[in-house]
Amino acid sequence: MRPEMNLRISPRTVQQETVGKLRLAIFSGVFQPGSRLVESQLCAQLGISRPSLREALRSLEAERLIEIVPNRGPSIPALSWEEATAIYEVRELLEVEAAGRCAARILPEQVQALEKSLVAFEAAAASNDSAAQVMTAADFYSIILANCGNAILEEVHRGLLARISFFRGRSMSLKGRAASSLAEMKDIYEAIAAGDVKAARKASKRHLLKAKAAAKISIESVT
Amino acid sequence: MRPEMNLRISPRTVQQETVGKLRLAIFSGVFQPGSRLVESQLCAQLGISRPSLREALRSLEAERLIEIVPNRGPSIPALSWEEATAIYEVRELLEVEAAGRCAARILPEQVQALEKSLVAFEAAAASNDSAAQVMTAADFYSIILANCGNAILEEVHRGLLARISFFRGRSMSLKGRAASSLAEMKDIYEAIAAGDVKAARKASKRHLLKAKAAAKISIESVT
DNA sequence: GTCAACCCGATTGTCTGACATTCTTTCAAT
DNA sequence: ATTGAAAGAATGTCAGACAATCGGGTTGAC
Repeated sequence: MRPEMNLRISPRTVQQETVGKLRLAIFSGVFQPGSRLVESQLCAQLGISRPSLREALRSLEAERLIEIVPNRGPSIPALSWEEATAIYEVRELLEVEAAGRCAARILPEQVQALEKSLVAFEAAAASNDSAAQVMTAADFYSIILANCGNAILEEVHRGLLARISFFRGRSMSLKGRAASSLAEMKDIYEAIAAGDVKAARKASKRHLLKAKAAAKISIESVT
Repeated sequence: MRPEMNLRISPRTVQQETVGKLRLAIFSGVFQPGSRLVESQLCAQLGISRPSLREALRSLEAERLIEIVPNRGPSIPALSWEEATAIYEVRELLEVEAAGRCAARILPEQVQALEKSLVAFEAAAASNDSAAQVMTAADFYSIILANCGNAILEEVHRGLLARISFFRGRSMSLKGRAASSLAEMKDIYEAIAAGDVKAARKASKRHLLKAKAAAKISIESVT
């Protein structure tokens, strides 16, 4: 009777594992926008069967991370500037609201968590690791959303997160954007820590406007 | 030169068909909250294979209409009043914004479409067909969201629609709620048709507050 | 040479069947 | 009654198969 230290709290299924891997791959730009994902290839690469892969693809489809057209299969959707604008507008709705709610109900230990993530972003911003910048920035907002007191708001935002991160990655590569972003996020943090709802909303809105402008520049420079 | 009447209706796949059927079944309360969905049974009832069913279930899981716990399978989540509140709050954010935007940019033919859907809801409200009421009410808001000029706003709302419809079904069964709802929706319609942004936002907000109150009553009466 | 029809390979949609793993429930032993 | 173990049910995953469909290239007609 060997004491198998098998404390798997949540048994990661192949499906979950696959969704995670593909999400990360899409997020880090392994697949070009518009490119098609061939099932048999993915199966081979991931070492899984088609049914399992297809289940994972359905999950990703629902997240809008891929598109599945009947008889043509899954592909990476191309993001237009128009769509980016729409996303930033919805982000504004959601994040401004979340920041305000968060400021109204924040607890000390959550403030600490926020500060910690801000420090992490600061470190990332100092480096040139844009992936780390994107991740830490996402963390910062995730904490806010997680503490806004509305699980649906958080859920909806998470549904947008992949695409948000995509744009964030682009705009962070602009010179000076990370530093500027850091300052804006500090404003948000301070307003929340102070419990100032109005200031939190305002800071959040200002941050988004600037992020949007940065994203526009970075996108247009590519096209 | 004969205009090929081949209006490429997108080929309904078994998966899509199944998602639609199950979604409808969940709305109309065929499954009790908390009850488990046994794959083999569903396969037999729907006349499809397990892989197809499982794909459909993954889609529904992403819509949060069902929950899938590893090794325990899919089940209908029990809806809490807390969650319902959260959904109504997010609905308010989204729909108020959409109604305002819609009022600012509506075109005559879209006004006509809105009116048509309002008439349809009126007919449904007069009858006692609560499924029809839910469907037509969803149509009404779908038109608004589709014409708000922000595809992401529409997408996010659609992601919530399943659960919205669920609550709508509950509250519509309250005596007088359908009629009251009709009056509120008429207000929204008129404000949009008049291009009055402020009035549209206000009417939309009022409608949601009342719907929320009705939902609360209908949920509490069950618990 | 251009354009259209046609055919073929590639890919997807779907099914059947199978098997190991993991619950659940029943039943027996203490 | 509590516990534990065995039986049964349901899920997670795979392999393989086949028809329907799509995309691209070749052929044929003008």
